[in-house]
Amino acid sequence: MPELPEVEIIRGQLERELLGARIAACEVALTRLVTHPTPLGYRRGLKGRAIVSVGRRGKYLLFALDGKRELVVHLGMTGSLILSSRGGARPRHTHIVFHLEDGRDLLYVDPRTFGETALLRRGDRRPMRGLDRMGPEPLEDGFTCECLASALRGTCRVKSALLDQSRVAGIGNIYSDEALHRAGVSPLRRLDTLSPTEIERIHSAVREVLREAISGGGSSVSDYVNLRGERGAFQDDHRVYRREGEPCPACGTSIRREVISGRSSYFCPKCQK
DNA sequence: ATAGGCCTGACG
DNA sequence: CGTCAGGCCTAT
Repeated sequence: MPELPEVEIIRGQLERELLGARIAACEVALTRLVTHPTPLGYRRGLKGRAIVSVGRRGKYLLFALDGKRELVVHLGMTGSLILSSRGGARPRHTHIVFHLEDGRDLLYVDPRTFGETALLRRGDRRPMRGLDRMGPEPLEDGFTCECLASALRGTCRVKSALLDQSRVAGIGNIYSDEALHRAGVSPLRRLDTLSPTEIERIHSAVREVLREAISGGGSSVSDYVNLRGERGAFQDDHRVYRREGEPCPACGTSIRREVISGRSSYFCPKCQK
């Protein structure tokens, strides 16, 4: 569900609300979602730990805890984190509850249960392979055009490459389509046919659309809500995503849908070559 | 590179 | 009923 912008919004809210808070206890109703260590070790390891910082890597949330531990949360397709007061309503599909010492609860809610959470020793991310192999952060200052060019080596379709978290972190199905439309590049293009100019355009487009999405509160296509349970507004600014048959906002041509790497892809056949 | 699987829910 | 869904892993 959430891609980089949505996770970044939640991260900022978590940081503002939870810095210094201490976890009193943790309830795990669906143990499948805890992938490291064992669910028991997870609960025991979290008990009494204070939150020192809240970070993000790609689509992963990273809570640095005292005692040299790191709590990692990936929201999968439909996961959300909701902050509620003690005894507040438990939404349907609440699978994990982090009870804080100040009486608030942090709820992990996830209907499709594609998410994952783990408790790691700080500095050792090997138990989470996706996190361990994460590509560069596209919004960092160091993410230059040359960085993107080297991430886009090979021969696969550019859309598949942008979805590959080991090439670039945090981009999913929505923002890959939106970025490629802004860049005027077809999602079907092979990497080895992209000119330096096109790579520059993709570079700017990716950073631009991710920043705008964060400002717009993220995309709530179906499930996404922030820490306070509020929906985003950026779905209204999508130019192609899930707009098959609608006119391209740039040229009026009908938006086309095609399946690439098993994912629906939306693009303008005229603007995107 | 592609299909299938993991799950539940919304919609036609 | 079938189709589709913001992610990611595995097996072919």
